[in-house]
Amino acid sequence: MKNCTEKKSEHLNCSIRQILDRFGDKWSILIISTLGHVGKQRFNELNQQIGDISQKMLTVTLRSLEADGLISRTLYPEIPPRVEYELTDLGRSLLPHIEQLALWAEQHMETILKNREKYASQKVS
Amino acid sequence: MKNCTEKKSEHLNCSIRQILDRFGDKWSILIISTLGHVGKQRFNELNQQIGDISQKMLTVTLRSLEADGLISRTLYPEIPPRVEYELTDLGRSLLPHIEQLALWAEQHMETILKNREKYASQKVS
DNA sequence: CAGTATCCTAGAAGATACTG
DNA sequence: CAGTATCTTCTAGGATACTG
Repeated sequence: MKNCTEKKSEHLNCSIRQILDRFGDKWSILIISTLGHVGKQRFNELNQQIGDISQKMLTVTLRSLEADGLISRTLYPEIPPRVEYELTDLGRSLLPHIEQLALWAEQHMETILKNREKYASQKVS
Repeated sequence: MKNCTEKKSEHLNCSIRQILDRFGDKWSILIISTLGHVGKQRFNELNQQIGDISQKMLTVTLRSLEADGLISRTLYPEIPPRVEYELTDLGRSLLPHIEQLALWAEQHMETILKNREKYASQKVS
């Protein structure tokens, strides 16, 4: 890993590396975005909402998001137990940027896929 | 993978999955951002600029970005050969959003790291 | 219900050597 | 210089079974 203090000019690169480190995994962004739309939600509700996440990864990702203060976890000590997850203010502050990226995807992903096909077919010839 | 056409309400989730699929790897975003700042750049220059990327991953990532039309590759058939990489308009259109995320990281990453420490120390007790 | 605890695997990424 | 071509490693993530 590059030493991020070496040059002023690398501050941006360094921030990007931090973003990738934190949110470059498979589920963090998706969970934040989901909680952003539906608001408060229980473990199994999230599980179903996302659909193709394993129980393990849901647990692991929720824990790490909680550890970083991006979501809050509230346990209601009933039987059976109820646990509700919710974005914190910090987590919510990330939402607009995620939505910007999603919007960019909506606008450009079709072009990208077409480019990709064209490139692949050129490779053949 | 979820079927992204099943519900209107899942369009956003779906776009986010596309973003993660395309840019969730280790180097794409970093290369785009680097080319965004320095402009046109040669293979070995990029290699040095980034510092800790392997030759293989630089090649692989540049190829996939080129295939998707996010960067352009210009070969000058000299000896020794010279190759220059540059963002396309499509690639450049992504820059502001990357910078927004980087800015968010600059503003909040310290808090996140502190939260993480606090959480870890609570775990011990 | 909301998780742990294990085991296991695919594939992303790295190291190294070679080349037009 | 700007790459291939192999081989290897590593770990994120998944599958499954169990539990307070």
